[in-house]
Amino acid sequence: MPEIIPQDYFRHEDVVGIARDLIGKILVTNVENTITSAIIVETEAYNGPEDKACHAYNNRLTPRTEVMFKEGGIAYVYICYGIHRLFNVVTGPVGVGSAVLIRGVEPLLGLETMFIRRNNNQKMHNLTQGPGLVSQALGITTDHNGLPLLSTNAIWIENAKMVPDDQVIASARVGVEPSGPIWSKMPWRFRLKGNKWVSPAK
DNA sequence: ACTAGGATGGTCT
DNA sequence: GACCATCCTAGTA
Repeated sequence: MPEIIPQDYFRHEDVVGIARDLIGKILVTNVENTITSAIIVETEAYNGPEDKACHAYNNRLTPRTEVMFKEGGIAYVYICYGIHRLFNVVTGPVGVGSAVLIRGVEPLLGLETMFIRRNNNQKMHNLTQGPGLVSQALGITTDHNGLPLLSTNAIWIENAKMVPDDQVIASARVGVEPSGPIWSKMPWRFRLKGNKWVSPAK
């Protein structure tokens, strides 16, 4: 029996550690009574008020960022470039606006459904590599924003064997150049070495 | 292989 | 009205 990661797990302050730890864990959704699941192979940490690349930088509180300040273990979903939904896991205690962006997953269950949602004719590549595609394939929408990660809420994360450090690459985050040389270079992007489901970005 | 540009809309100044 | 934590297509090679 797979064990669902309890919400407590996401409530400590070390968002970078959580991002690293989530590599290899299983993201599961149950929308319209269909289960889809996938192994998390790429993440990025957004580290609260001090991190200029983080939406909650300087504790900026807006209707959008509100859920980031809630207790860890809930979903933060926002729309990017008007088209894509990006799924994050909120971390930290109440009042700390940090989160982990899920950037790439390796499909596990519900392949048929993912192909349909992605409108992609059985082309395995491009199915779930990239944060926008992850949400498409798993059926994640802004309806999930603010939901606790519980099986009763149709979205949750299951535990899996710890991935050893020599299998994980840490590097700079993607698409955050405007945040300046310091924050854009923090090695807070994690990916599974050699996995073909990580996003194309270098 | 690679690069350039367009799609498309919420959010914030 | 500018700014995006992106992806896809069409062009050239």
